[in-house]
Amino acid sequence: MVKQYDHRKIEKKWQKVWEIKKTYKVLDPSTSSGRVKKKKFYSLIEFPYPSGDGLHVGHIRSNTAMDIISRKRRMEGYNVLYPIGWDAFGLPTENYAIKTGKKPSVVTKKNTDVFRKQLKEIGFSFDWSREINTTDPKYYKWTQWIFLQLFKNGLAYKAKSFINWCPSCKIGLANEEAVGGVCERCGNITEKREKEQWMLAITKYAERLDKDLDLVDYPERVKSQQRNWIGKSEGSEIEFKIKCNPSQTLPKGEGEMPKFFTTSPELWRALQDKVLDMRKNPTNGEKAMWDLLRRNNPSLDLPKGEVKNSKGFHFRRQHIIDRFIVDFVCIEKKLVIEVDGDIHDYKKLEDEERTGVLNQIGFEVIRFTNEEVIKNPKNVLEKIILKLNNVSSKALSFGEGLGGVDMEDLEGIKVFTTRPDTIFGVTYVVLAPEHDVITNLQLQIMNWEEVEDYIKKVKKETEQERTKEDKEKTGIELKGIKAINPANNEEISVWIADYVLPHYGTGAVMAVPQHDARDREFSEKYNLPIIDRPLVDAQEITKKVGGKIVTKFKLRDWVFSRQRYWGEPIPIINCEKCGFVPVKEKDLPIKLPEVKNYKPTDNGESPLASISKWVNIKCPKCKGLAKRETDTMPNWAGSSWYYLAYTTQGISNFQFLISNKNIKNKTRKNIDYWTPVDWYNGGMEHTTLHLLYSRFWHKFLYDLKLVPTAEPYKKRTSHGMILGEGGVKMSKSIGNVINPDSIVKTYGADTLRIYEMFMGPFEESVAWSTESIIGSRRFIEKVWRIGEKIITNYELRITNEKNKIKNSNNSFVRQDIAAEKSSDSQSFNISKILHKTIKKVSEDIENMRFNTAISSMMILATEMEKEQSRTLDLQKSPTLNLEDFKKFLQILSPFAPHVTEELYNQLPITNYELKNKKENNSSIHFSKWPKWDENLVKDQEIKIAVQINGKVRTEILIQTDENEEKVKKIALTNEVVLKYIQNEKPKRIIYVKNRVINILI
RNA sequence: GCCCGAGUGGCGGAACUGGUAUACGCGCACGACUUAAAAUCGUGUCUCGCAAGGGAUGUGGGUUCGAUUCCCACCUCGGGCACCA
Repeated sequence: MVKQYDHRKIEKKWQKVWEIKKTYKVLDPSTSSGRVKKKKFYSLIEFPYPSGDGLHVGHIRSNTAMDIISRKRRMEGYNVLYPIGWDAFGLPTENYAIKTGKKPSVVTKKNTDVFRKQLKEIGFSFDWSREINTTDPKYYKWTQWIFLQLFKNGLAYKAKSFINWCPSCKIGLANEEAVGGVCERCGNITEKREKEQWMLAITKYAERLDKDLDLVDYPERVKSQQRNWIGKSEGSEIEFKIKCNPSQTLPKGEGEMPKFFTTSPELWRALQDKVLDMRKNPTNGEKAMWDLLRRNNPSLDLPKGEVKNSKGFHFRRQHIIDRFIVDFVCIEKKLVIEVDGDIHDYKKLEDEERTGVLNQIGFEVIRFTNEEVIKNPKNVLEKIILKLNNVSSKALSFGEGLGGVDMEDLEGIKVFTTRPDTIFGVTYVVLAPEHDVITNLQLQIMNWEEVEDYIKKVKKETEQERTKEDKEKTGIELKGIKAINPANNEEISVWIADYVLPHYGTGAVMAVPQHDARDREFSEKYNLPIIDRPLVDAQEITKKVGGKIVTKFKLRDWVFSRQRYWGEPIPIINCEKCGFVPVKEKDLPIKLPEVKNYKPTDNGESPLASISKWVNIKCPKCKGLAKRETDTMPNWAGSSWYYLAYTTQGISNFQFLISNKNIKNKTRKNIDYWTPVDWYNGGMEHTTLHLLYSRFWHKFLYDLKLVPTAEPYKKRTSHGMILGEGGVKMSKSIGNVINPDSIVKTYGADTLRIYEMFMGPFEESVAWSTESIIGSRRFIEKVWRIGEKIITNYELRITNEKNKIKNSNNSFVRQDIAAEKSSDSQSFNISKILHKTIKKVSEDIENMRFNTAISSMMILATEMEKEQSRTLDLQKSPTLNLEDFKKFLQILSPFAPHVTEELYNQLPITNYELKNKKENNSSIHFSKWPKWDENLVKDQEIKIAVQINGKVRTEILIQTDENEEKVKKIALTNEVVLKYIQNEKPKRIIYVKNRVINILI
């Protein structure tokens, strides 16, 4: 009787052997043993985050796929690196630490131990000697080192940026924790909080990240997603000059020119900052006066009859006149109001001089003290109104006598457009509310209060609210400001609106409602003109209006700070004197200090900030008091270079990046040998972030001449997700998570591997079905039965023969096998199927069509067993020969490494070959990948379909590549065909070689 | 809204470059072996029809001798981007 297939015994046995023999350890190209002339192959999977939930069946799917490819490559003679490690910094561990107080490092150790054990039980051919862990200080030393290089090259900087803030948990959240603007932990709505954050200038690499996609073999959808994310667009930057429109600033009928250009452009620019500052910080008196002037518009507040001018007066505060900044001014009436504090008492002379100058150029000045304004506002107001009504002097005309500002000297509004050809259809210009120009034009904007309120309102909104779907566009016109269309010198209005984003392009848009849906929507809402003008040539017009062709990107710089504990500390020291000082390289790694509480502080700082012993440090430059940076890196950091760490791990703990001096050292040899990764499989969810980030870091390292290629990954493929039964997502809350351990226990790792590869197309999502696993198990059992029968049959025959001939020496065995190998027409059919299968499996693996590869091997196994059962008589020579079966095992071995290894080692033919070839590795996984024989793949005779009028009616047997006339003859003499065509003559006959013949009647 | 991908039996899915639709597996039914069960093996399994034959690849058109495959319109599902000028 044949032995039962015992997956537990077999899998345990071989896993142990592989581990002891270090079967999958790669050859180090920098050592003598590595200097074999083997081509390298570097296959990579995304290293897992060791969560407390253990290995997911989804991990197994992608790991198995790359394991199959790696094993095939080894059999094809490559030196294969298939490494594994842990992307172990991450939020779940940290949140667990916050909850339980357990050390993240301890939790991580526990989790990785579980993962490691689970992975080993599935029989992946990882080189475990190269295992890495991003939380290992030996590892993150180099993550920090790369950060320092980025800093030193101006690619890391600190800037104000918005973080997601949960007001209920009082902590900052990562974007992925605040999806949809909702806190992942408590469900509350998050706010945006402005905070200084470390940023990486990935945008400086935007062009190359886009362009170099041409160099790599990624699926089209991955490339287009990356391109979409980078968002390159070419267009024109065109300046619209600003002009102030007098007609809107003056009361109707007076028709006077504007009076607010009361200084020279040079002085205006020089004093502008001071003006803004003063407005922000008014004295009490100034504030009271401003309230008085604004809320109590003199013309409206007093009883009727006492005010002659019913139109009211427009006051400005902190206005520049000549070289002075006056507190308040009504330009129409040339009345200056000054509010003095005590400080001015000893400055009387100065003030008198100032009043003198103002008087000279036609302004009247009245003064009040702070006290007066605050205590007796009514009195003050009455005085002002009296003055206003009595002042008779006419205001100055445009710039008269003052070296007035020609607005052409002012900076215009630069817009970015991809459609300069529509420029004649521009009816207004829109700025983002955050645009700089607005504050610079504050003095010229007539409705500043309204504008300011609007800007505040917009800034309050979160990004989510602002860009929410179906949000109605809002905006406000900047009154008193006009823009000039450089194409036709038309005067158009200037608006600010929330639909214009500050961080894209120039933050300003020329609106063409005729051609752009958004502009149209906005125009309709605010009754702005929509005009249809002919298009013009884009290149030409850009030149004509003095614009330039520019390239813009959607990509934004990478926010690299987290106010968290469980990440790499950012190796920067903040010194009051010297600014940001990098930690000295010899002081790396900056280890994560022990901390009592892992929770971020109430004001949103990382828990590291509370360890004053750790934070306070001497400045490496000036030796003065300084503080460490307490932000940590995001978990994308460690994964941005891990594929490089694998190439040198176990060789010199990644000393590779240290400097060019070591260019010839061992580690450089390894990097140069292994880089780039030949084949990287991962999930679509990492297409835009991880993949882009690591490409960015790699390019940076390439620029430092530390890696040999511009791109890290030659080829990228992606796997589909495994869904729960019924096609829903697997999740703990639904309770449909499959534990791989129990599957391995019940069915075996080989079965699980085959099942996961067979369940559906690799790149598509598939639903798990525990019920269906049995099919894969049956297939393996079938292979086992065939193998056992072959082996026992062979042993029995030898025993029989021995007894007969009493000849027990080896020469017999050799003859016997030779006879079987050269074999025998009987198994010709099997050989044909075998070689077709070898071809199909070889090709399918390359295309990741594992499901069809397995289905073809299932067919082969069924045929082999059938053939075998035909000749059960042990006296006869078996028709299924050992050589064919061995080849079958070989092509199956990447899929089911344990059972094939076991059978292979039991095959008598294997032992024989090993003795002759003196190979020292008896593993099937280092045997030679079988080649298919084209002659056997090609059929001599084939069946083709015969169609009458396009419908299949019968089939005929023809010789392969038979000439057309002969095929027609065969078809036309076929019984069924004759029945259909009767005596008619076919109108037309179409023959497709070796496929089909279609007879039209 | 825009860009990708997909829609085939009870279920997961095959089908090369336009050439016999439903391979392979699960499930189900019947049969063989067995005292019996399990396992295994065999047969059947899109649909209507006794049959001859007809109809089916999301829906409706089109191109073609011939369409799951190509084109047009629409519906549904999945993924990505999203006021990006």
